[in-house]
Amino acid sequence: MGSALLEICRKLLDAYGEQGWWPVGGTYSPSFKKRKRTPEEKHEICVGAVLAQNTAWANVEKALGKLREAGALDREKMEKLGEKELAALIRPAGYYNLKAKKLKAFLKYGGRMEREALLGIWGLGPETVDSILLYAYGKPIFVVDAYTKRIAGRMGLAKEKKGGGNSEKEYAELQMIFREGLPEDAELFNEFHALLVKHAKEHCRVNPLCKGCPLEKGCGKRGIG
DNA sequence: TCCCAGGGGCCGA
DNA sequence: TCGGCCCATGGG
Repeated sequence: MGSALLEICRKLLDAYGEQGWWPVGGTYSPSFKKRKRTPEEKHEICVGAVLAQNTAWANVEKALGKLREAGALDREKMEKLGEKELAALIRPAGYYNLKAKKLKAFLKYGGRMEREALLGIWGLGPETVDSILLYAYGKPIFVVDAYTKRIAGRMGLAKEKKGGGNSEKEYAELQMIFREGLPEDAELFNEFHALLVKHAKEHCRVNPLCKGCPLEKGCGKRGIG
């Protein structure tokens, strides 16, 4: 087989087109994944990855907008802000007190952008770290999120677990499935993950909309029309 | 009104 | 190790 995963990726690409992740400055651009990010872009992606924790992206955009207005999307300016001020700016993203603390912890970190080290920062879990490594630094690491888990479960790629089950083990298992089933290619990982997010929003929702689903064939889930 | 969103830390069993 | 709770705003 030409990799079942590649086949899924191709179907999603045919259905939805290139996603142009990661959105920077509020815009999506297909060329983004092909070039190096500027330091400013990297910082914005790191901040966005933290703000996006269990939060709708539209709310993250609002918070990023407020940071931008305040000139606080600049790393040094953000470092000078007090935690309370930072929290006030990111309020639309929800969990703002927690996230302000997490951003402060990240800003304090002066080490290298390596997975194990980043995981040691308080407030950064596997998904946030992997998003940073893939989308900001272009490293070939597959990002596993709630959508990936849902789709993989329904497609029979992995066991579907209920609950918010956020165990490191489950994350690693799922990540391994993608790593072993795909060529190690950051551009591919970028696009595939973004397509999974798109697909989860369009069709593979909590209450699935299976009518017109590009992955209907081969999916074990039977949802509503 | 209720559900859900591009998680992660913490705590008790 | 796991299950469950907490954090919070905003759109559908």
